[in-house]
Amino acid sequence: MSRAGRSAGRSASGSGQDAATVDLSAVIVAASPDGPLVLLRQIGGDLLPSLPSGPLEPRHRTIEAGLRSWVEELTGHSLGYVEQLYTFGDANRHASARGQTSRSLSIGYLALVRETRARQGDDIAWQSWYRFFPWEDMRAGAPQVMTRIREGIAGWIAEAPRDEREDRESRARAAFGAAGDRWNEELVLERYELLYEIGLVPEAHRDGAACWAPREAALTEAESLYSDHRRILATGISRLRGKIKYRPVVFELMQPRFTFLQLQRTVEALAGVELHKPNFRRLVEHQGLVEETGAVTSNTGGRPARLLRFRRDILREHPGTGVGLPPGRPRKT
Amino acid sequence: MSRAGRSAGRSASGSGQDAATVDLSAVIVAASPDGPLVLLRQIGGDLLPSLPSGPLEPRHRTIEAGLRSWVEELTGHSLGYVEQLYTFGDANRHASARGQTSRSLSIGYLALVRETRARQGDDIAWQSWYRFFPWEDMRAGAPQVMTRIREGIAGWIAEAPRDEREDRESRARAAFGAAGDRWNEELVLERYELLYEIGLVPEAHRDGAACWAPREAALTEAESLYSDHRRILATGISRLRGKIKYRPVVFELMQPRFTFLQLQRTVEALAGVELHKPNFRRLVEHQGLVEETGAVTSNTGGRPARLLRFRRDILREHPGTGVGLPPGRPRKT
DNA sequence: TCAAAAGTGTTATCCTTACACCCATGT
DNA sequence: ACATGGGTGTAAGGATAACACTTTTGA
Repeated sequence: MSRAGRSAGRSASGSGQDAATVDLSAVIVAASPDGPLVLLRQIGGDLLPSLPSGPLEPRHRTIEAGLRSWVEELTGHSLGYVEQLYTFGDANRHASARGQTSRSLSIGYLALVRETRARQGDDIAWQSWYRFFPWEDMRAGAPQVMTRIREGIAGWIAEAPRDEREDRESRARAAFGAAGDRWNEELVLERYELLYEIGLVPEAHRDGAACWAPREAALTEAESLYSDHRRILATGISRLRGKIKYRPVVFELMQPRFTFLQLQRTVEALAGVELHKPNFRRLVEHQGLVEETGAVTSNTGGRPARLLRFRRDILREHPGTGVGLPPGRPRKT
Repeated sequence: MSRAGRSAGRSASGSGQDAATVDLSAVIVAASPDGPLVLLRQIGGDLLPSLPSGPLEPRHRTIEAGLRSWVEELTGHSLGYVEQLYTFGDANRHASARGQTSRSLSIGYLALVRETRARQGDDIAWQSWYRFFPWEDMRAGAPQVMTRIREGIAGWIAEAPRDEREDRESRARAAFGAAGDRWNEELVLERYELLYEIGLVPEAHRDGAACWAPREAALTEAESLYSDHRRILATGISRLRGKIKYRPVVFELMQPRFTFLQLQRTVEALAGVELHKPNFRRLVEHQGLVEETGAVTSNTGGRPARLLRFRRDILREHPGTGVGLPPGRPRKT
């Protein structure tokens, strides 16, 4: 093989590229006193709720610009932080898509917004994401649904063929944690995929996947979403939960001025775990992420609290400690 | 707006979805004693080297399966670890794509392989990735090219309009580090994008971007790649450098048995920094990632070393410490 | 014998996690 | 007065990052 097949493009087989249908899906997140919110369309009615989706129009210079454009039109206010999540394109994304020659792709984005007021109604509303992932909210300890999940998992392990048993055990332990383990709030996608595989989630049956649990065993405590949107949402939550640990993205969800406890409650809502107040305070102080405004607020229910603001000038770096690489070799100069 | 415009799809504007040309691009990485390698096509000749790209065929159930299929056909051996990187689709991806109605997208993947022998020739070869990013190799201290880069950056800052000056300064400091700062090896993409924006990289001029430096000022010490492939490669390197810190992916590049120093050299090659031997050793030991095989090797140039193997059973979790969230509130039971 | 790499010991420092405790306000 | 949240002190244990040093081979 010489240079043939290169001129037309960069395709390995020389067979050219395929046309595909592409849209954008957005996990748009806001924080409220009550919990983490995500924007969904078509609440109520006989169809399942779906993430806002829009077309990928060639007139925008970047994909992200296209996303911002239609989301801002849809919600009526501008997006803050935006990041690409993942491109979803399994052939069974859409039950109806099988047999098509052209694949249907969806580029998922995560967006954080401060406002939650605009454009309610219009077929669109904010929902707590824990409606769709009740097992991800461990703030008040393990929720009800967890016992049903653990039962399901136990059955799936018990009825495993001999040689798959250990594998299933360790996968379950990795995702949901064993007795003494600390809950790892980042593994949202892993947990969802395990439940999907076991068949505890209705999408698995909808997609016609072969799974252990019968359709009736699917968890009723959790609501489903259109197509693979629950998977996309899980990806978004995972990414956000990971990111708040090493980048100051929470502040994209906060009002301009806030108290330590408000900040803590927001982080807790996103992470789905409760935190230790004094240590949270010191961690944030220590990182130099906030500064005092001088003002205080008495809407606290207790002693008045100082109002803080995010130090925007910190965005320069904050490398995030990133475990794993030991110190560099000291270089004699 | 009621439920209209929903039946046909999930498009916000109801205008339907756009067809786009989609292909897959792969950053295929291997490690050698000499450094980190990436697989490139069309070395030599008058065209720039490019990452292997292939079509997205509808017959594969997942995008990843499609990728594996053509890469394995191309290289003649199977891929180990594979992960999706990013979907690239700026309108100026392809200089020739402007004015088209259909956008050209590329879904970038990172793949790690152990073998480097198969299918050399055939228009395809392994290259050290530092040919394209010489400034990313800090193993022997700051390389030559760094002084040219710092000069360029200094000029760009000096000639900034009053109100942009501080911004430019802090962006440069974030990407390349100030005097006393530790080099942050993860910021490969940020550094590339800064160089692109300044115009120190020929792609910027090829794409017709408006930038500070003239075309002749572009760095000659670094080689360019076809289209936006240097950006895709930068994304891959960034991702890999981040990942080795909290997931045991290095072992996907190692032979089945290896010594501590071989492992260290591989990590160093990827991260582009030198590490402190005794501490690296203890870190790896401490994490329980490896076990002794009992064998030793004398191909060391010094005292024989014990041969290790990766403990595959560790893949269960290793949460990765993830800095940032203080401990959970102790829950009284 | 010496260079080169393998390996061990030890220490100061910082960060993490947990405990206990006091302060200021509204009802 | 007491509940609620705001805010401080401190100490044990572990991880990090640096230092110095011994051991075992081949040339």
